[in-house]
Amino acid sequence: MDYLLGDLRRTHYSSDISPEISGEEVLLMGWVHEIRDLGGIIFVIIRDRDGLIQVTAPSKKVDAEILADLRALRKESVVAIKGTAQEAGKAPNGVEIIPSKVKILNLANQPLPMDPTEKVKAEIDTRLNSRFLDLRKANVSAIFKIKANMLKTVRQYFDDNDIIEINTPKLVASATEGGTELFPITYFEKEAFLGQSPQLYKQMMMGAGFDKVFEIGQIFRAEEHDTLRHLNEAISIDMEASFKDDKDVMNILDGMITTVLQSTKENCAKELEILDYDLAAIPEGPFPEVKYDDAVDIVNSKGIDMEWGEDLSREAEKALGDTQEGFYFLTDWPTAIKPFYVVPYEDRPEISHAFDLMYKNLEISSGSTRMHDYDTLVAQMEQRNLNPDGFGAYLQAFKYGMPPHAGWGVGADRLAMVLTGVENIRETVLFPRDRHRLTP
RNA sequence: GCCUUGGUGGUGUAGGGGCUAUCAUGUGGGCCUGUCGAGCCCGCGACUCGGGUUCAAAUCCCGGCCAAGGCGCCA
Repeated sequence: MDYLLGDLRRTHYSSDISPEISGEEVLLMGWVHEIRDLGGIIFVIIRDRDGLIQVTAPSKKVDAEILADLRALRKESVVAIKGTAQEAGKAPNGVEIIPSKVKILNLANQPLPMDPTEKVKAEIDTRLNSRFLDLRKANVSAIFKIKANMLKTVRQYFDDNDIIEINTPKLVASATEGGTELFPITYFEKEAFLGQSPQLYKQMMMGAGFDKVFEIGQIFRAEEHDTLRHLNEAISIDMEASFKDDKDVMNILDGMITTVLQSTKENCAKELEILDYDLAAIPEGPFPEVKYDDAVDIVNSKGIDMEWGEDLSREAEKALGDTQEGFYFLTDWPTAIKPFYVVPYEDRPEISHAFDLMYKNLEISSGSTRMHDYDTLVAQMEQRNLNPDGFGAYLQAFKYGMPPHAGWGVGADRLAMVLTGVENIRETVLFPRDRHRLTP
């Protein structure tokens, strides 16, 4: 076995091969997608990151040795094929490669654990067990090309708006933020946890005078949920800005989502077509606002019981989502069901300057104006039975000059669901972590 | 965690007390010079585990494990 490539280097991706380069010598590297041996002529379809290209070997034009090499191939083996591009009306895309050299770089075992050509569908569990093979499919890799473009666009948008990227720790000491369950871990002689959110760190960065920051990173939630829209490890796009309120950061979020929608349509037309998904049907911003008070009325008018002060049940989310075209803000939430750091309305303290961004019935983001006054913040913690002693390092930042600020966090994997039209969040994560799956 | 449904070749399925367990795809071999879900011929390959009922269980019953969908949980 020869482990080295030697002089072999790819000259073209499949997408670079067109009738215009007819006559040129090319070197392809990729996977054997299909082999169709008709006896006197062999067709081998090679797949790379960009797509498919046909290698055609007619027995009259190609050496017997090459024909033998091609017959030795197995599906999904990795090969390097040198040859000449040739315009051919009968070939897919009007062009094919006449091979002059075939080198097997790695032979795939048979049978395969699933079929990457999708002649036979596989269930999500089978697919995730062999995710590396599943990801070879164009309609799966398209999701991650769209997601990559999404993250690139988000970073560009933040940069254009003078928002600084930060990185905060995911190994944390505090289990006292309340709300979600945390994953405990051993940290030398201490107990520690995996971070559920960069929230407290983002706010400390406001105290540090960074004005506008964002972070894209993993968050961990130890909830035993088992749905199409929850994972125990997810990517959060978090933003926090000083000298701004909820309405200001809603505008930033609205702008970000709209920019991402536009960018996806512009840069990922091929992927959207592979997914057969019409992103143009989703309205861009500015997104409408629905006040919580009104949402309760809407839900009740659909015949679903909901008391003022409750969070929306799944049924309520669906009923409300059915009344909306696409994205919308749900605003003015009851203070009691929002975190300790939100700012209540002065004239009506039972509701607060907190919002969610919804896409139909799916929560994409939540945010708020944050309480920056130390004494009030501590009082709000105590109202929720949280012990301020557990928040020492965080609270310190509020004692020595914390500016008014606001921010939000977006579930990146959920946003990717909207951009790709998939209904299971596992589809938007390379190697998802859910209640039952910790591998691969 | 709860509810519902399910677990049959590598993959996806049909069958639902008794014949050699169906079909597709795959895979191994053969034929074939324009395939593009190639075609044709031959072969290969399976009843989730444990217990029970029965002359007889893939099939019915009980339990476990696993999965899919729904709900709950989710500052």
